[in-house]
This record gives sequence, C-alpha cells and structure tokens, in this order.
Amino acid sequence: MPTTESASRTVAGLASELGLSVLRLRRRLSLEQHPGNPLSLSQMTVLGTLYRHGEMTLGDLAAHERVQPPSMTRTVGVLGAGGYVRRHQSSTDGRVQLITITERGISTLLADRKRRDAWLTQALIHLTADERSILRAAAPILDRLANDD
Amino acid sequence: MPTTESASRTVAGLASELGLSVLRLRRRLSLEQHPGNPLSLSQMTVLGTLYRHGEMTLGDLAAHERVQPPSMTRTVGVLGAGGYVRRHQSSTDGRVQLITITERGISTLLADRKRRDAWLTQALIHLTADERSILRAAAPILDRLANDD
DNA sequence: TATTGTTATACTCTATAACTATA
DNA sequence: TATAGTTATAGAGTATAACAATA
Repeated sequence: MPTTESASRTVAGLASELGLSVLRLRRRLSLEQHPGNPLSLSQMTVLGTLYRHGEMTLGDLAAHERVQPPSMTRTVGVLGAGGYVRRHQSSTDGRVQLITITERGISTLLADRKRRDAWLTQALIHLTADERSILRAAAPILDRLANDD
Repeated sequence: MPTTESASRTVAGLASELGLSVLRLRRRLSLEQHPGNPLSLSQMTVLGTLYRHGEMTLGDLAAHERVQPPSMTRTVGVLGAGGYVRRHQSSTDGRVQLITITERGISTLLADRKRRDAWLTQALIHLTADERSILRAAAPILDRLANDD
C-alpha cells in the first residue's frame, strides 16, 4: 500500500497526493466554515477578488475565478441582491457590466473571514512553527498553480 | 489592498489565504482533470482510500472522506455499478456493508491518476526544485488539517 | 432502544446551449 | 459578424429527514 510520503517522491506522485489533499481540505473547509456564515466560500472568493482588484467586468471576474460567465452571472446576482456588490453599465460599452464591492460587502468579507477561518486557525495553532512556515510558503505557490496558464 | 504575503503573516491571515488557494486549486483540478476520465475526483478519493486501507465499512468510508452516510451510499452505488468496488454484508453484523476495491478499480485508479495528474505534473515541472520541495512538505500537512479532529 | 445503512428530497455550484443587446 | 452577458436547463456532489433492518 503506497503512502503519501513514498508517492510524493516523484513529480507525478506529488501531483496525485496534492490533488487528494486539496480536495479533502476543501471539502472540510466549506463544511466546517459554514455555520453562521451568510456567504459560501465561492461567494467569498469573489468578494475577495473585488476587494483586491477594485472594479472589474463580469467577464474578467469569471476568468479570474475560473468559472464560466453564466456561473458568475448567478453569483454576482446573489451578491447584488444581498447588497454585497453593486453593478453598473460601462459608459463606453453598453454590453459591459462593471462590478464593485460595497461597504457592506467589505465589512461582511472581513467579518466572515474571521469566523470562517476560526477552525482552520485553530488547526494551524496546533502545528509547529516550522509546519506553519511551510504552509505560508506553499499558499502562494498553490495560488500560482490555480491561476497560471 | 492586502496581498497574499502580507495577510499570511498572522495565523488567521494564513488560514484565510490558504482557504482561498485551496478552493481555487480544487476548482481547477476538477475541471482540468476531467476530460477522458471516467471517474470524478470524489470517486477517485474513495478508490484511493480503499486501495490504501483495504476493506472498510460504508460508515467508516463516509467518516474518512468526511461526508454523510447517504452521500457515501450513492458514491459506492455508482462505483459498484461500474465494477470498481464490491460490497458484501458482514457475517457478524447484518447491518454492516463491507466495501472492497476490485482489480478493475485498482487498475482504473492507477491509470486515472496518471491522466488526471497530467496538467498538475506539467504545472509542477515549471516550478523550481525548491518550490516543489515546499509542496512536497506541505501535502501531508494539508492532509492532516483535512483529517485531524 | 441504538446503530447501520437506504430512500426521498432538495440545495449549491457548476456547466453547455441558445438567446439578447451592443459594437 | 463578433463580443458581453443572460436565460434556460441539466448534472454532480452534497445535505437533512424519515425509514428499514439488525443488534
């Protein structure tokens, strides 16, 4: 029976193990973080992206989040209905919808993050400082893997 | 506007960034790895767990994968219909369903992993050796975060 | 009664295809 | 014609509630 350690010695093995780890952790994150949070993890990433990048078109937002436009239309629709984002047409191109995060979106994002990260923070506290350093170094690499073309 | 680097300096910030990174990478993995693969990432993790642990009850499998029993009933049903796993009642407890991976399940698991990991492997190749080392060290830590209580 | 697993049902996130409005 | 976004529809994966069978 292969173990994480032995399988990770090759690049392909690392890819495989990383995929499984990411899936399981993601599942746990979206379950464990939910109670009491008004927004899903997906919705929060959209708010986070808008918070960082400022005004974006719906298409750019979809591309950044790696979802298809109809999916983003829906997500933005829900966020807009809740008052977390605002949309307005571009003055130079009537087809384009520009999306911005509202004050309410920002405060919700920050508050939600706090609550949402509670258990992961708790879990991280139980790691050694070295292990946290590894994760701190790994996070941006994971992000690049998710976003690079 | 916060950046990944600045936000990660605190434990809570690390938790937040890690959560976002994991979500995005997971989304990309399940999209990019799909074409040509008969099994979903979720189904594969079940096969992987059975491959490692050998015979398991449906309940233990659900607990290990962190899903509710009805979800696992469905997943195992699909895998059983495809001939990837076999189920038989416990001889000592008529309520218990014991699940094992079949030869077909094993060969499919190994073959699927190869194809499924193709793009991630490709992405990993573009990293530096140091970056790969970080991920190699991070994978088991992520797994512990996902599985520890 | 308590436990294991199943059935019935519903929700979230995502996709593709077809469409509208604008360029 | 081509592009930006929407509407309609569907599928995968998950959940909760209620149930059946067994302990």
